[in-house]
Amino acid sequence: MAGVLVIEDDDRIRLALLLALEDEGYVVRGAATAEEGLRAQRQDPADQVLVDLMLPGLDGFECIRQLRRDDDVPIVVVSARDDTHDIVAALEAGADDYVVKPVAIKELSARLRALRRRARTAAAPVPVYAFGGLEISPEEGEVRRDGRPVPVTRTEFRLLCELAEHAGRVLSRQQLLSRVWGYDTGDERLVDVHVGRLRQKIEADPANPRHLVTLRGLGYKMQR
Amino acid sequence: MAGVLVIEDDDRIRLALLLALEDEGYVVRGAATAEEGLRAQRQDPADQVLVDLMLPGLDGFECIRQLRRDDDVPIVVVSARDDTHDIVAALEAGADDYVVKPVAIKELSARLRALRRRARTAAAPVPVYAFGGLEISPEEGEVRRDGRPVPVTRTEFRLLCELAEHAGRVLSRQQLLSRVWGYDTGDERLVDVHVGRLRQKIEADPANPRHLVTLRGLGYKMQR
DNA sequence: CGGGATTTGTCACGCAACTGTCATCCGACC
DNA sequence: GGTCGGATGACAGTTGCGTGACAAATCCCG
Repeated sequence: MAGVLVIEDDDRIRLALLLALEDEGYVVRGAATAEEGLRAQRQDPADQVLVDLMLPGLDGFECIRQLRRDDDVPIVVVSARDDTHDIVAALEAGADDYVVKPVAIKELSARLRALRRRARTAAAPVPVYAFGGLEISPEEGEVRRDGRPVPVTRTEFRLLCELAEHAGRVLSRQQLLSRVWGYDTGDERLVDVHVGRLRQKIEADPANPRHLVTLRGLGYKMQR
Repeated sequence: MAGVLVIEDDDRIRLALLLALEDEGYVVRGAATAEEGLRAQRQDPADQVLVDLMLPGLDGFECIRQLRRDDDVPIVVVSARDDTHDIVAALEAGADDYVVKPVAIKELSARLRALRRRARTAAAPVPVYAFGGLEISPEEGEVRRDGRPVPVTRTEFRLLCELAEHAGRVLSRQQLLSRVWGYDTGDERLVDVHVGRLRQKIEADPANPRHLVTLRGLGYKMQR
């Protein structure tokens, strides 16, 4: 199948979107819940996915994360909520774009086209960050030390990915709070605690970290 | 160059965007006209471009087309006009995203990040100041002598960065106090002490400094 | 739906490292 | 040789970081 999967619980809106997109020349399919959408995508992947944030059961954010876990499919959020925090959270979760309802179908269509163009040109191998015996694979959602999987929690993983993505650069506690947690403000000790926990898991000698190092007064960084 | 190029004619808005993005950890550069932006991008390409639609001379749409012709760089339109027709036209012209002013910087930053993830933009190289065997890398938070990391404290590091940034120029103790410490007034001896400590760490012969030199009665400067 | 396990965020404390001040010494310049 | 600006060593106060304990939130499983 080639086309668009629309995950939206409101029957009227879903139908309207499906019809309008069909009119624009897309092959379409709908799902009323995140679970249904995920199942559909697994069985017979669409080229692009539209997802609402407020879904019954599994919510939109989690839906995005799970879609992303299996797949690099372009995801556009279509939400009624026009709130920076939601937008940031959705994009962080893995969405590619976020539009606010009601949306002009021409705009939606143009955004889908732009995204498809971008996704096509960028078909690339799965990136795996490696630091000595430490491997971090954002796509797989896995961390390995000397080839052995290390169990890390979601927050730890996001933190690790953020650091790995900017390997060699200092990231301040503020930057980490903002990028990993989405906090504008908050207790910086929180970062310390998670870094500490991460070190217990990924460092040979957690008291003398070789990869996840502290720069006193500046922040943390991943060392190659 | 690595980072974000902002093409926007309104000085106030451009400056605000640049500062905010810098705050988010981006390396930034601005251009006031499409022509200037295109030239900048050709000479020294940024990883991502922000462009306003209403520009004097060459307009935003044409600017996007020309950027696209040379390059696959991710382009985000930041416009005051919230009009489906403009949005569609901009995306058709080759833009990847379109946000309406005023925009929350957090949202913009998240969109840039999402786009970068999608475009798999090459990781930005790390800028480094070099003075003979002495390297100072603000991004990495590291100082190296002959390739070996030298442990410096935060204050020392800031001081060194300030001097390195204005290499070859004298900086008075007052200027340093103000830029490094944020003091309007204070004991100038403080600077001496930190310079001394720094010399112990980065100079081969601290008593006869070659890079961090004193200009009696004037201040200090970094010597190439 | 319920209860146990896991994860997450907060807090307070202790240690180590850093900062700024001061007094003294030194060397350049007139 | 005198004077002035700069260097330096010592020290006490402060700051920043790591950590263990704990409570709240969330997940997971039947």
